[in-house]
Amino acid sequence: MSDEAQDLAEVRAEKLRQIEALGIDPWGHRFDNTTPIGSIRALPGEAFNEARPGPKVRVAGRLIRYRTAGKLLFLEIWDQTGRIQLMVRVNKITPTEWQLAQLLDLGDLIGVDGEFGKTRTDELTIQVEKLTFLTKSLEPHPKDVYGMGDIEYRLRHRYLDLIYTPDTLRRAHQRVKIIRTIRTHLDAQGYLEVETPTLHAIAGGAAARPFETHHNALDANLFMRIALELPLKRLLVGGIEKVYEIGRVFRNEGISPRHNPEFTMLELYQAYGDYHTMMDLTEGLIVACVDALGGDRTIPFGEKTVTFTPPFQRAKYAELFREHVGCDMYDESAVRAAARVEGIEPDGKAHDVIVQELFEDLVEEKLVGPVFVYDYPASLCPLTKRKRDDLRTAERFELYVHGMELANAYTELNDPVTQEQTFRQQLAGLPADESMAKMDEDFVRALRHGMPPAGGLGIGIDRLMMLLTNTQTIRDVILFPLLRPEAK
RNA sequence: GCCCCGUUAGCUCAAUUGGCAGAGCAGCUGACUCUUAAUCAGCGGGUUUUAGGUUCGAGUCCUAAACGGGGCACCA
Repeated sequence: MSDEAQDLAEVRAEKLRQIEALGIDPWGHRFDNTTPIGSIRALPGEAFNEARPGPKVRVAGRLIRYRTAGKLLFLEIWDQTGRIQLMVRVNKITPTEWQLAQLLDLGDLIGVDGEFGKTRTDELTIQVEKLTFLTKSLEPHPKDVYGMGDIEYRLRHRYLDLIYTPDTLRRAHQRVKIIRTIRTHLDAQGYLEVETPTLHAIAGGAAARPFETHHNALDANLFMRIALELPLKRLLVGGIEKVYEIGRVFRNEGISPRHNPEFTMLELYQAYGDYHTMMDLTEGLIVACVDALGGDRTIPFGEKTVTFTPPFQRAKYAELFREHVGCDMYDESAVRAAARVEGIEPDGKAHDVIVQELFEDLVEEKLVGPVFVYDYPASLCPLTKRKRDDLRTAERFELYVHGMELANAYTELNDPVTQEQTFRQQLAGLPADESMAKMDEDFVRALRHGMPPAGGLGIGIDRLMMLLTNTQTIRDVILFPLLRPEAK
């Protein structure tokens, strides 16, 4: 902290001592029966009139503006439902309260009782009859609602960002709304919500580097989970036929506007379904979320718009590949040639890996969507059932919107012999820790006891949030995104 | 991990070609009983992120570090 900040803080500390000297506790106490500011503003406000007093109200909030006019003070306080002006007149309160009012700083929390009405200039106002001090703010707040320009400052002081940047609070509410909608939607269809461990002995279910940790008493190395998949599928074996979890997963990877090391996933599994079941479910789920936000089904995203009108477009991976890459994805020599044209070195890579790299480079960005891309190269999908008439192809789809993967789903592989083989199979060109094929003996054993044929779906909640709330960075849909620890 | 950009008062930002570090808001003192991004008079406030270097002279140029942003890589 600089000397200057200490000066401003010192002024506040001195005021705190003066408040104490008035016999007032600067840290406040229980203050019951307040009305949210938003509700007060909804009352009919009449001009102040001694003969016909307005309703008595009680509010608590944070002081965000302070204007003096001699023996008259105008304050504004804020709570999460809005802001309102207070008028403090010297002859309406006690001398001690008046002295207290002189000692207020922006950022302090106060409570008031008073009469609700309108000033001569038609501003909804509470004329203060009793002023209660609730909490001192010892640090200066940003100058006011027009500040908060520095991203790092906002992220490291999210509590201030919530107060002074309306969008931050709005997104927090929208996030809850979306997650609640998902729960309501799934619960209504008979899905059981469960919680599975975040500490795993084997970090499986996705291709990602895990965070490592250690349990002292067991002297065991453990991993933070990178996916929810494998525990949930064990529950399918256990007879929970419709199951889901909304939970945090952790991936030890780079940070970007679309990646935070911990993020929230929805995964769900339905016994006796398949990936087409999941497509219909995904559509309903996403439209329900769009509708829950209360707007139109055509929503803005940056410079673009997205229209979530079912049914969403459905396109085969192989056909999109042919259209945008210009060759048959099963034609090995043509694919290798196309790769070289794109600057992708095909040597030493498995055919399906090259195909996928071409798809990512040439096709994804063209997918405005929402579009279900389905039937993926099988070797990229070690947990997915192959098509019964085409073993090169896996019954999997991803939902794309503006090049972003919003959902990933497949018909679950329930054949333990094939599962064990794909776990053992090392995809050429991929180092071991980048493969999603991590041998999990216990999971194979579970499958050996019989997992029903099933469809499964995963949705990254944060990216869904970004898209539905027109937010360009994942940092602003997560209240506390990971930052490097502050330098001393 | 690599490349590019940024960091100046509590907050938001200026500072010409390398030539006295500034403004608004916030703060302090005072005036004002209907203000509202109040107004008026006055006053303080800086290790220009950090450490070196070049120079008569560095906010400005060079090197390195810290933190942040964007991109790449990683991430099906």
